[in-house]
Amino acid sequence: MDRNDAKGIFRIYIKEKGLRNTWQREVILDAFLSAEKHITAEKLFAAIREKNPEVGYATVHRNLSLLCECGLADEIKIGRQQTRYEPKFGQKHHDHLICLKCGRFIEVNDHKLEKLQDKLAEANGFLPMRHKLEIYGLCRECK
Amino acid sequence: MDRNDAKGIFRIYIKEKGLRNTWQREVILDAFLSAEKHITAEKLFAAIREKNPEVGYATVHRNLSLLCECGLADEIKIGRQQTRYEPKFGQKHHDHLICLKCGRFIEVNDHKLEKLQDKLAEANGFLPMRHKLEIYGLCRECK
DNA sequence: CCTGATAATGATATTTATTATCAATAGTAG
DNA sequence: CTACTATTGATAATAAATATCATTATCAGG
Repeated sequence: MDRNDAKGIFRIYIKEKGLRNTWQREVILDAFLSAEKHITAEKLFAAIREKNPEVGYATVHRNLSLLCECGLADEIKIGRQQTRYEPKFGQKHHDHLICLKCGRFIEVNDHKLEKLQDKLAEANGFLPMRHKLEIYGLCRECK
Repeated sequence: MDRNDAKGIFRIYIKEKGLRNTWQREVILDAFLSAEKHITAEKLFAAIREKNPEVGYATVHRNLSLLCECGLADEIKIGRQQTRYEPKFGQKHHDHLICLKCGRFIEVNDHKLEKLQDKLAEANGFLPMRHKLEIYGLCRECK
């Protein structure tokens, strides 16, 4: 899935929900697609403001929520930091290794692990829908 | 590890850090050891207030932090709900199945899963120290 | 192209959990 | 017992996310 697919998904989602397309939405979507991974609402807002000073903070928040709803973004909350938003287009689900020293995120994926998680859930009469695995420790540089 | 061991650990931790023992600390520790699992600071505060109306809210918070520091409790944050505190004495590490409908927590553990997680971390040059796995879905009653 | 219904915006107020402040109190070592 | 200072409790402050609301802009239907 590339950038244009993502835009299409967003526009279709907007339309199907009876919402309206605005230039602010386009600007926010564009900025999000170009932004660093795991960006906060505040940083995204700051980046948008550089080129588009008329876009409001609340609007950025509102549209990040929309992006999550339509499946293009995911919320990540670590400790008491502010929420980070992770792009979900063009990549598979993954888990996170989080360095306790430098705060770096490393994205990892393991098929066996995913399977095992599903089995564990099912063994407990549970229907798994999504999951979050965060492994905390020290990264190569910090250990 | 039983209730008295937990108390001992707390008292020793307090002493070694050059802190002081107060009756409020004892009351909070006692209440925490008797409380339901995954309790919030607010609920614990309410429970304590029934018998000890002179204990302050801030004090409960402060001592919950201490309990986490000395390893007797763990913070759990789900979504934008308030922080829950989980007792860590007298039980092994476990992961959580969280029902998206009724909010129920189910505690599970799987040795193979733990091993696999460590291997995944190490394969990425990462030194794993602790982890958090939360599987979201529908529990037996809600699905 | 108009136009009316109403979704969206932006500035700001509100909410909510947690943390900081600070004067008064109370452990604790010597 | 005493001095030092950690702790407490009441409350203020903080910070992120959400709600409010008057104004503006979108867009389907004519």
